[in-house]
Amino acid sequence: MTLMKRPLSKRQQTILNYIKDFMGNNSYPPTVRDIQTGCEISSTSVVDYNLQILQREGYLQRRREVSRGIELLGESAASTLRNLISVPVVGNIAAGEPLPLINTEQWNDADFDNVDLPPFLTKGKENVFALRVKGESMVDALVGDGALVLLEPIEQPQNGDMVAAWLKDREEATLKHFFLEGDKVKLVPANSYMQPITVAAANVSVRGRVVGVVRTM
Amino acid sequence: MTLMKRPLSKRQQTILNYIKDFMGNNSYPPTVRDIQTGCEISSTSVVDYNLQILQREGYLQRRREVSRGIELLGESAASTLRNLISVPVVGNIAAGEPLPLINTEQWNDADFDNVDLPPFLTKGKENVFALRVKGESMVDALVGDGALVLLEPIEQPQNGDMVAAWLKDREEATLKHFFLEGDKVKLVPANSYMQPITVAAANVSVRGRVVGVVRTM
DNA sequence: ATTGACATAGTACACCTGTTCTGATAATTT
DNA sequence: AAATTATCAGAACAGGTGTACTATGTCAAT
Repeated sequence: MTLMKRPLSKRQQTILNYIKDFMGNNSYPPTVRDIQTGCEISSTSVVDYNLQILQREGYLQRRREVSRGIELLGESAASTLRNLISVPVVGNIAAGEPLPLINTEQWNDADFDNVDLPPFLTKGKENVFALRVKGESMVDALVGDGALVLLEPIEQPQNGDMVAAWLKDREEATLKHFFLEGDKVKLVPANSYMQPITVAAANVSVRGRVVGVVRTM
Repeated sequence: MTLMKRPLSKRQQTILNYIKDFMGNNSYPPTVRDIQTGCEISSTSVVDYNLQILQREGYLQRRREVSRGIELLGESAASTLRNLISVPVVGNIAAGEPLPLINTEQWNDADFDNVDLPPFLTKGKENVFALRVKGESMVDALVGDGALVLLEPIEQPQNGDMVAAWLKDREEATLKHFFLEGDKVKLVPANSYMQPITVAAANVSVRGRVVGVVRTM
């Protein structure tokens, strides 16, 4: 159900475009007087007048008495602007390949490719990083080739957590549910058709807790 | 080359978080006095003082003499304002449960829960919707309980596409790779350990093409 | 005890900025 | 032509807003 919008006047178009452009460059909206000079309008009242119309027609929202209180709406909004968490893709994960060592203290986001994810995927955790799955060796964790595994750097998981771990003797990386049983660790695949394995605790190096998985086709 | 940043004081952390939060909610940065009241600071000069430090340490950039002239930098900015696509979660998918019928023409986002996703997950497709996986009946598609399947509404898939389909005679929903072979359709699980099935084309009602999967733990 | 760097408070100023008011002009309708 | 509506111009006001100044308190090193 699309509502019929009146066509905008030339001046209203100019103002709307100016606001979009300004916000693209400045990270904050323009003032009435920014728009005035930017669009070569003689009076602030004219700007105010047309902003009222743009608001009434649903192109933007104004906060009364607030400087720069302009919010673009709908398709005018360069789209919906929201918080995104930038997550570094620090390496790959595959059964045969060593897990990259992550130095949580001082990594530089600029050193890696980053993916921007909505906060609900990272659960608000700090220092979340991502590993890209190579090959089909992780299918027992319901994770296929090319997927991104989101990890929270943790070395002491709770029982039941899904973890990325390095099995020292087998020289093998794996994604499994973690259960500590005495001095042994039971690793249970997410896919219940597959068998758990039990190994010595000293043999397991947990690199992180899985907080999410994303995959594109 | 990571540059060593001095640790921020408690108050500087508070201010920085407040700015992030404010910009997440308001589409424009806060004023000095917004920060003052928001962080319960007694004087604007204290805010100014700490903003200078945050600028010197590279966390943000200030535009002199400009109201709300604050721009977050670095990883602070990474979590700031990008395009997000709002995707409606229109129902569930489970083997035994009917697939909800989607009327692409006129759905109202307000009628459903929505998840906001970065564009790389929706591949820029229009009208992407999501189904939440119930139970373990989709494990052959490498999708577990609780995951969200992102679908592009399509009734005529290409061979090889992963589709959500309804098998009319079995009254069963499924996620499989689609191959048209004459008047029959071969449906191949993503997990190559499982067996494909072949059914009459007339018996398959394709509801959408899978463009992505997201899962949180 | 003294110093000096760091942090906070309170106050004040000059300019910024949204808003309003009055009036004029152009476009459209009656 | 007259009336009505839409748009613009100029000016002014009140409160918002960045910034500067001085004074005070804290804390570690000397």
